[in-house]
Amino acid sequence: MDLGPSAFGSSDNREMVRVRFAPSPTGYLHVGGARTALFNWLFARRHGGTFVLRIEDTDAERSSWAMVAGIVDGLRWLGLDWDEGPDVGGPHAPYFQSERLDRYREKAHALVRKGHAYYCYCSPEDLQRKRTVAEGRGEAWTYDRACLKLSREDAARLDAAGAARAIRFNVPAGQTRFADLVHGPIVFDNSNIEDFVILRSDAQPTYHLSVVVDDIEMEMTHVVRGDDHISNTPKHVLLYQAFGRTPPQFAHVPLILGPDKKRLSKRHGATSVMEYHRLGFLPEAMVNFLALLGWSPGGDRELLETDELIALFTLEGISGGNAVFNPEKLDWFNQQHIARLPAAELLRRIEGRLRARELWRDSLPGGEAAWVEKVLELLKPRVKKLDQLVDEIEPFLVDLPQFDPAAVQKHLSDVDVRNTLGILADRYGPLVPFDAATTEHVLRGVAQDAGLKGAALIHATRVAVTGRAVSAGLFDVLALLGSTRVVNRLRRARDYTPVS
RNA sequence: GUCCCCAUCGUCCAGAGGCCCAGGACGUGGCCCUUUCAAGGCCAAAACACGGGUUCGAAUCCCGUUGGGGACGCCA
Repeated sequence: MDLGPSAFGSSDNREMVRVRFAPSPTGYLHVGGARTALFNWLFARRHGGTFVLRIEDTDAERSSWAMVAGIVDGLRWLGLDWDEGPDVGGPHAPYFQSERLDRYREKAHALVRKGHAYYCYCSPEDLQRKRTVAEGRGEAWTYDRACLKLSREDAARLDAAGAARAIRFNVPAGQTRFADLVHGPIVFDNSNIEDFVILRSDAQPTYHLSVVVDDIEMEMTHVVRGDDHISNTPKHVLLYQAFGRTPPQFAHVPLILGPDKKRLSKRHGATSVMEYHRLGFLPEAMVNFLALLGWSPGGDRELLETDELIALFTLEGISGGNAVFNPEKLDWFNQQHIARLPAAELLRRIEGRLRARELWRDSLPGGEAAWVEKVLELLKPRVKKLDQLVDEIEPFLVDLPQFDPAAVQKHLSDVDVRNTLGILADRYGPLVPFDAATTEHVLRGVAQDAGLKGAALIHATRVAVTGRAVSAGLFDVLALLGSTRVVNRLRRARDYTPVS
């Protein structure tokens, strides 16, 4: 593939790329997280780099193994494989923060020793009280540094009394700046950053400490994460500086919003990636859709396979504004990807659904899989979701399809029509070849002889043969069904007495 | 309230000073095809938030206003 000049552009340096997706397992993989993971993965793959999965489960209360499994399932379904992380391991194992606690404590104390952090004896209750008071005045509360001013003696006394102490980072005066790959340079005045806690009084690290320690140890070159972390980033940059390290490159990707422009949540419908699996979406459609939600290769191309996305991906192509999740467009991508999938592959994708509806036979009617594939070929441009494909294929896989009452009422209630179906069956019996053109020719002839409009007999035949008022082109359906089944079904319809 | 981010059709994007009285896609409307429903084809309506600059020239650069979003936890 010709990658064009961008393949040699600024972001294509020879230096190795290491990125990570670091979810906290407090919920399943939602579309926002999935897109963040996707951007990281695409970036790693584009540059032949390493994609790390790290589980940020320092909040034991809210984390669970079931959630880890859910996230892993979601990533696997999307095809986002990781080079280091749970299951696969790697040189920086373990990849669960709950198993790395000692490192964070050690680093926190090291910062205290170097004067970049200090012990804080303030109780959460006191702080909360002060915060509430400030809020009552409509002011923002930032930590008043009470414990920074503590005398050595007072601190010793508190320690002797066994007072609980947290560790706070000592934010220096000045400004903190970083270059964001999607937003450009961002500057924060340090006066707006409070002395944040890095190690809780129960010796648990906070997010700020653990991400930075891990990103350093795991040698991350780029941190691609949600926009909501922009305001945390100066704290992280300060920590890198305190640790004497150069921060990685940051890229903050905009959020995904619901139709009401609020951050996407359960209120807006399905947000779990696996829910989309259940609903009949193809992972490649989901990937295509998510990739283009807030990112563009620049130009008019939209329908892209995953390998094309990899070839085209750049962090600079991510747009700065939030994006509204558009379910109709997801449907369209899915329909397009379904239509492009080879029938044999499509059959594999719906096997589970067919089994669930007891439509799967190891020996399929008509003999072999090749026949089912022909049916799928006919049906696939008609559906948006895999479930619909299963619906459409049902009449082909059962002995006799069930009649849809409304369809019968509409097209089979006339006794003359039903009798004509019998005549048609007689004509179809010995018909050779039984293909679309000849079946159509015969049917129109029979309709004319019976004084019926072609359409009327076509509709009746459709209901007789599929049980429904809607299907793919009737004569294609007839040809695929074959004369034996068609004749049987026509005769059943001829003899059918509608309940009135 | 403070800080930060963002601002092109209803939605997602293209556009990196003249190629733009703004292009593509989804959705919407119409037409064609047609045995139904889709798919497909063609056509249409639909946007540079506002105000100031800078410039020969601004959707593109700067400032402000307004609007939207995010963050202000011993959550992540």
